[in-house]
Formats: sequence, C-alpha cells, structure tokens
Amino acid sequence: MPELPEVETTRRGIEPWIVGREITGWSLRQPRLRWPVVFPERLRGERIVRVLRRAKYLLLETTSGALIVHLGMSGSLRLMPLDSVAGRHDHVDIQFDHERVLRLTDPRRFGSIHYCEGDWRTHWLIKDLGVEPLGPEFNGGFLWRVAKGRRVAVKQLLMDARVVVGVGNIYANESLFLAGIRPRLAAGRIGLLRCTALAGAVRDVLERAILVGGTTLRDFVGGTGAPGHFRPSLNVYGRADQPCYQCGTQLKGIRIGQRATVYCPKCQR
DNA sequence: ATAGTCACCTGAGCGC
DNA sequence: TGCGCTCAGGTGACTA
Repeated sequence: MPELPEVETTRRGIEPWIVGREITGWSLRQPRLRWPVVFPERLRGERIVRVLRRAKYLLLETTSGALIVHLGMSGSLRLMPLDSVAGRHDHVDIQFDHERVLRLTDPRRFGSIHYCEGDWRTHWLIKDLGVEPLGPEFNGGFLWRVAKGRRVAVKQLLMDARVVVGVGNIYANESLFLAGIRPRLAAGRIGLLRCTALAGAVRDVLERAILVGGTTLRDFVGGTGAPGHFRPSLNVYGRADQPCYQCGTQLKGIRIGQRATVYCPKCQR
C-alpha cells in the first residue's frame, strides 16, 4: 500500500522522465476514482516544471498549476511505452512529447487526480495537512505539544494527517515497536523523552523504507515498475501471534479505530 | 473541539 | 468449481 516511502519512491522514479516535458494529451478510461477526474483542455501544452511530494500526494507542477495525484491504497504510477495495451485497472494515461505515457493503475480506485490552477498549497486537499515527518519541525517536542491533553490512542494520533502526514498503518505499527510504546496508550500520557524516541523511530523507519524502495505487500511498484523491499524489515505488521524477533513473546493483534494493530506486550509499554 | 464510525472499491483468501 | 463471507486500508464526511 502506498504510504510515504512508496509515494517518494514513485516520485523519484518518474521525475527524470517527465520534468521539462510537455503534456500533449491524455486518456481517461475510468474517470470515477475517489473523486471524478476532470482534465481541463488548457492542460494540453503545459510543461512539467518539477515533481514534488507533500504528504502522500504527488505534485506534478506545471507552468501554471499542478496535477495533484494520490495513489490511494492500491495505486501505482508508471511510465509505459506509448503502444502498451491498457489493462482493466489502467484508468488514466498522460501523454508527453516523447515515447512514454504516465499511467495510473489503481484496482481499488481509492486514488485521485486533480488539476489545480495556481499554487497547489492552497488546494483544499493540501492546505490543512500536518507537518512532514522527515522535515525539521517533526520532533519529540512537537509530538509532545500536540499530544498534550489528548486521550486518543497514540497510534491514532500518529496516523492523523492533520498532525503529521504520511504515516499509515504499516509504519505506525513499526514506529511504535521501535520506540517501545504501546499503540493504545493515551497520547497525552507520554512524556517528552518517549515522544522524542517516537519521533526518531518514525523518521528512522520511513527513511529506511525509502532507501529500499518502500514496502510491497501485494502489488505496489514504483515509477519504474520495481517492487519495494522493506517487507523483510517489518517487526510487527502482519505478524500477530508470531514470536517477537526481539524477545520471543507472542505478538498481540488488536484493533484500534478499525485498524489492524500488532505489538509486543513485553517490549512495548 | 474531540472521538468514533462509515463509505468508497476490488482482489485475495478462506470455509463450505 | 464456485459461492458467499471477511479482510485490507487512506481519508473525507458524518454523527455524538
């Protein structure tokens, strides 16, 4: 599932192919994604200036605006040969002034594409997002301040995009394991020291995942079509009832806010 | 303001 | 072989 490392992997994969290129056309085979996909006619002839990432959104900045792409849960964005046959879940192609098309494949159709004219930072999907977990403002002090007085489970706070972005279920589980914190613990009851450990763990797990191209559980592939290799590094995610690698205790599987949660009852307090 | 729940969508995996 | 069920999950929208 595309979380931040997968989106970043995609960004790095497609960037060299499309920067400086002109959008010459598109095919919308299935415009019914999370929100209806509408490409204005004026997009034709726009040139890609930069490819950025904000949270789990990819920003394809053009001369006068940006395409805002979200991969949802099952989406991938890849460069394909112009003549490659589109499959059942290949919903959108964007054509450039070369022999490749940028293709959005998304079986579950939770992804989205918007064209935003002008500054994408003011777009309604982007403007209320929290801090970047790899940015300088995300640290123990920040976590401690936003957690103050909150009774919500720390795992839910970590996954709240208005607080910090890009931490989905996999990496939330893994970060809490690394920091030795129980997922269900009320966020406001965690001290500054442990908040610092947690912020560090989030950063660490995300950075390591980016280095190996993200986590491929089923069908994620990066911009160049390669799967990610972080899966063997997972300590708890998907391992309920199996022994903890660190102490051998049986890992516990619970649900927090409808989300599968796994932790070690001995290593995490 | 905060917390909890639901909907959207499809494919995989399972029991029968 | 196939049916029906459950699960997975990001996130906006809704309710209490």
